[in-house]
Amino acid sequence: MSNDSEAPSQIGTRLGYLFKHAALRLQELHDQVLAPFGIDARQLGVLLVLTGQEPPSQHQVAQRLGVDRTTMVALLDTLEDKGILSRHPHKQDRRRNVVELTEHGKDTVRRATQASDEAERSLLSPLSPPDQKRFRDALQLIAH
Amino acid sequence: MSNDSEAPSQIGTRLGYLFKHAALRLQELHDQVLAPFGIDARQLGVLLVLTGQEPPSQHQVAQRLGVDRTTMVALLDTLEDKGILSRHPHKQDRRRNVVELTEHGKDTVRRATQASDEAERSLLSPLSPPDQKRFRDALQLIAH
DNA sequence: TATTGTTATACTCTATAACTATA
DNA sequence: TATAGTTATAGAGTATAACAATA
Repeated sequence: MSNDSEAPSQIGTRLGYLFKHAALRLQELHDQVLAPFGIDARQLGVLLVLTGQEPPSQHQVAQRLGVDRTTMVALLDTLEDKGILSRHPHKQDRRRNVVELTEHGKDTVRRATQASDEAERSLLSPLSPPDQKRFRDALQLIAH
Repeated sequence: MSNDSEAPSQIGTRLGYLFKHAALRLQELHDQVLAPFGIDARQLGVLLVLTGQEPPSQHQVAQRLGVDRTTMVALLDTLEDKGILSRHPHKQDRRRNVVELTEHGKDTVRRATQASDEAERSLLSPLSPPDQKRFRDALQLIAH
């Protein structure tokens, strides 16, 4: 007696569809605000792993981002070429490459993070401030 | 005076990271529950476009999913080979292929949608029922 | 001329396998 | 033997270009 005759399963109400399109919109916003820094959202993700903690090895960076260590090589090559980070052999274990932000890298991360904050605010702007907080908390809960 | 000395921008709190990982978890849940039907989450998305409305052309299906029409061909080939849908030339415009669910396809969609509902419930289970509703509404708002 | 479906091709992203060096 | 970084290679997924049929 309710809505049996309506479309029972609109694609636009599925979580998978909604996640994909929310991520696409956020991607576009990031493309815009990060362009001045010469990096994209994914590269900022790499840089965020390098901030506020003991400089990790390449392998550790890859693990924290959930990508293969072979994929990490080109990713770091690009950022090293831009002068954003540097690689040095680990003192005690010379198999490892310690990855560190340069001064320019630290400055880039700081400013790019502010730009990313702006992109996130823009995405969440249809929600009231308390709803924004609830949404973020809920997303953090289900994403683990 | 607040948290300047703490990690200022943990990767695990960024919306992009959270969307990616929430989508990954949902993908895994879908892989499990959809396996009995021989389709994956993406293919179910195609089928959902075909339900509850005038049978669309291949091009229309592609547009609604936001993929190129050349990409649609192989996607539909697979589902047609499984006997889930059929293609017929449009009566008035024979350039078009009208895409329709078969009886088996309709049954598959109905049962696969229930399985997908279960996957979504599972993903949202850390939230209280009212929070689940709020999260879904918020996501729909920001995804457009 | 423009559009739909199709195929061939190329590009992007990523992982697997194999190699070097270090442990 | 095992691990970290690197390179070469292959696979999945996707779009662009070109073509045939149709409008």
